[in-house]
Amino acid sequence: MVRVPLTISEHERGERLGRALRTARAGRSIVDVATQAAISPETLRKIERGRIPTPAFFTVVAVADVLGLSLDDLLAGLAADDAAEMATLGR
Amino acid sequence: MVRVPLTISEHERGERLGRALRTARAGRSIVDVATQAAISPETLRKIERGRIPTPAFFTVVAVADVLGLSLDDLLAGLAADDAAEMATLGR
DNA sequence: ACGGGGACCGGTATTACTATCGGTGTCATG
DNA sequence: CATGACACCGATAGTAATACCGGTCCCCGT
Repeated sequence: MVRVPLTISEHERGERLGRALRTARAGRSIVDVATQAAISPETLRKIERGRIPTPAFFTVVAVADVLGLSLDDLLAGLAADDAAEMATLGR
Repeated sequence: MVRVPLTISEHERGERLGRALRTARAGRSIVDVATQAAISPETLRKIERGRIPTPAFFTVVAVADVLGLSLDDLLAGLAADDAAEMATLGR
């Protein structure tokens, strides 16, 4: 196998990313945000739903920019969620 | 065409990203950094050389993390380079 | 009841990313 | 001169991302 399939934890990481973006989108529609980010609404929807676990770098950058998100903050939030899940499961 | 090929400007953007990462790598070897980032050395080399213009989000995140780079700063630098190139070419 | 906006899904098509392999070149050091 | 570290490249193979299509569902306003 040349390119290894994505692992389960990578899928979960993608889901956390998607949830964070969806939360930040708040009231706006997918079509609205996707159009501003110059990507397809389908792609944004799939990212938010975790069906694209490892989107392209500049795709995430464009969406975060439209939503006014700091990438560093976004990642810090993901790590925090990760730790919280670990703690919950480990208890 | 269902998935549009990458444009020239997207390639150039990838090259700027690669140059920034290579500069930040400074003295360390590709193998060293790639191993720490849990990616293939070939992949890191291709990213730095701009032969992978739109790498996966978490791939860039992992490399930036190993190099101690802030993603926000990294992107700000890319935008600045972009503006500088525009100004140079436009003169 | 009808229509529209918003979200979701599966299928399909095309391109891109990622990893491995074998080979080349350079440079420093023994 | 040999050896090793470092970087680069092309080819190959396999998986993933992206976009477009048609269809479905729910909810709200008229």
